[in-house]
Amino acid sequence: MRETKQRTAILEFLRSKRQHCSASEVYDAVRVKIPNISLGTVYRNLGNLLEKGEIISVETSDKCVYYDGFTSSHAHFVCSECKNIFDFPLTLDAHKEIDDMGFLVENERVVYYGKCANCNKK
Amino acid sequence: MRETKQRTAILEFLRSKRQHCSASEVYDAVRVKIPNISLGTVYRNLGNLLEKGEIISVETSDKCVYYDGFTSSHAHFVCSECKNIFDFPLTLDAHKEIDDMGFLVENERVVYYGKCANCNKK
DNA sequence: TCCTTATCAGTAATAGTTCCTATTATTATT
DNA sequence: AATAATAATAGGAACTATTACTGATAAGGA
Repeated sequence: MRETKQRTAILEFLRSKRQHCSASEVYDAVRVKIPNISLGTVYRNLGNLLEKGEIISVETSDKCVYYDGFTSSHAHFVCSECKNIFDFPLTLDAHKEIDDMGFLVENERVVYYGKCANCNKK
Repeated sequence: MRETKQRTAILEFLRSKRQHCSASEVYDAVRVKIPNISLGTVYRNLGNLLEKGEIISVETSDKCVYYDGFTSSHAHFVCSECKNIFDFPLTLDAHKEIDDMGFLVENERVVYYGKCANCNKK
């Protein structure tokens, strides 16, 4: 994989941002630096970075994928009202049961859907 | 909500099937009974049934939504070797921490990636 | 039976994502 | 530094899951 300014910019942006971003948000942000970057390039590189494990992704109910530059594993909470995504630490022994059965968990994806504290109050 | 043979057939199919199905799989299956059912009708009724809580949905990484007539939620384990998908019960108090913060968890999706007991032995 | 209107079939439109191709830029080699 | 080989790019067309629209149909109450 060659190093290109496009991919570097995408990764840098995702790492600098503390929120999860959709592909088009990444596109808009990176376009400030590289005005003629293509949306296809954004998608291709998000795919590459995902495969290399440099970023992670979350699927929400609004049918578009969100990307996250923070790879240390954590659970996601997607609010159905305000559409914000919150991070939570993973409960450490969540898959103890599975381990005990001889399964090897290499990666885990935990997403909660519901209403965040703010929206739930209303 | 009126009772229609279309919605009944969709729900019956999802309950009879032990796997998660995409909208078009539901469409194909129900078309055996009701040849001229429309795909739009399938989507509309899947939406209705979801809203009523009669079925649940899971978003996977392959960008289409899967529907399940078994509403009790469970975790999935995807084996990277044999590609089988295993069901596990969810740890009950997994999101206690989140509840305590005033968040309302309406749905959760837990997917583990790794090697199943069989493939791990080798 | 008749009326109201939710639901339907069929189809067009939408939107996120992927694919295609000529061009550009990176990396290794001379 | 110049060259060659080719991975990655820009731009746009194509693809596909889903939603929206419209006139026709049928469920269910009066």
